[in-house]
Amino acid sequence: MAHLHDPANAGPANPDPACPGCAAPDLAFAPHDHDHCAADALARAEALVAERGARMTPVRRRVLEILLEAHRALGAYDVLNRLAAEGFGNQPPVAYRALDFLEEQGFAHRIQRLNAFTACMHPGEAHAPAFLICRSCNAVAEAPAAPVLAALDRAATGSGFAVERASIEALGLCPGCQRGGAGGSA
Amino acid sequence: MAHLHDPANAGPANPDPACPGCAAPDLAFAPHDHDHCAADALARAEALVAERGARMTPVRRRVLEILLEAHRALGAYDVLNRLAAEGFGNQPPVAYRALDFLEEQGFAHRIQRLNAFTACMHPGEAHAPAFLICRSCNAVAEAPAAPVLAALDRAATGSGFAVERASIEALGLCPGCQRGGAGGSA
DNA sequence: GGTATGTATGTAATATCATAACACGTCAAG
DNA sequence: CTTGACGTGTTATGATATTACATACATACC
Repeated sequence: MAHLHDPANAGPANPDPACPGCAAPDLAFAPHDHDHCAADALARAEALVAERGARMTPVRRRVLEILLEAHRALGAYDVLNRLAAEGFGNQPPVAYRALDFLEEQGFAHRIQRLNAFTACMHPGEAHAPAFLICRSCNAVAEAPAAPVLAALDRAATGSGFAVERASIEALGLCPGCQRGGAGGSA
Repeated sequence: MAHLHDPANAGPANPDPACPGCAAPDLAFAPHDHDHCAADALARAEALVAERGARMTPVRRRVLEILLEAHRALGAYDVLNRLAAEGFGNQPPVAYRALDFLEEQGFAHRIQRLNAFTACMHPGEAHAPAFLICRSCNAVAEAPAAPVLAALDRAATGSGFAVERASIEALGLCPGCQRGGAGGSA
């Protein structure tokens, strides 16, 4: 099954083997074949976990797959329901623990604004994501945040504040929703 | 009563009538007399509300005062408990409605990361706050975010994404906690 | 193999945060 | 003095998240 970034699944898949859509910011919202973005992210996660001496257990792997397949932000209970339907535990900690693990390892991110989680499209790389959240279709994209963080760090340093982690989340309209049901009707 | 920005109330009040501490980023975490920052913010809020044809009712005013006095982020239920203790309603909507109103008017901000609310120190001015949240003492300061937002907007525009609102929240250590119980013990 | 240890998972119970829906009160316009 | 808009009070419920404890599984060591 070819998942598309486009939330309405409108538009043909783009089976480009390099799949720039998943990583390149200017394509993050464009429809494209997403399967191997997911496969690739999963493979990299497996490798990193091994390298770090951590363990990619069935629940954790499955949660990561769920996030990767969804290709949008999922609530912990959404994840939990899918796990439960597949025979894993059906109590909140099962989902939260796996999600926490994935976040610690940098394989998933929490979107504060949505109380939701999303798979990281480039695990292992320097991690400083900014999220672009479409208020119309709820799609979420990662944008390069290095310059944003640099600016934030300058502002913070002015107060003597030492930034350790930052959440940068923008709410607005993705390209598709600007053209289509831009008013928020979609 | 002289509230200090310093969470431990350690250090003498600074009754400077201009109270730079409440607005100047390099003083946001410094101990200083906060009373008239609050009074000033409240007065400006009252003026703005009148100007806009909205109504600053007793509950709303009291909630704003509570936030201003606390000078830190308060959960909706913290606010609610105080309201209830003073004879206002004691059900969540009472607090949430007032908080929503204050946020719409730009008199308060929601800190996503903490599920909490904080009074705005400069209502009416251009609104693009970045928040610096101390993970040790939970103090929250607003930092100038214009450059940060500019950087974010550039990143977003690269994806064709139209930013409408942004939450920028940094977690780290405030100056006091870097010196003192910096490890997170405080 | 057997056992100890650390780590992961399963489960119950509960805490915390937030909203929907409806009733009542107040105030100003007509 | 009715009407309509708005704000508040209240009930009930929904959504999100954590604590605490029991069990299972994996690895290292003997």
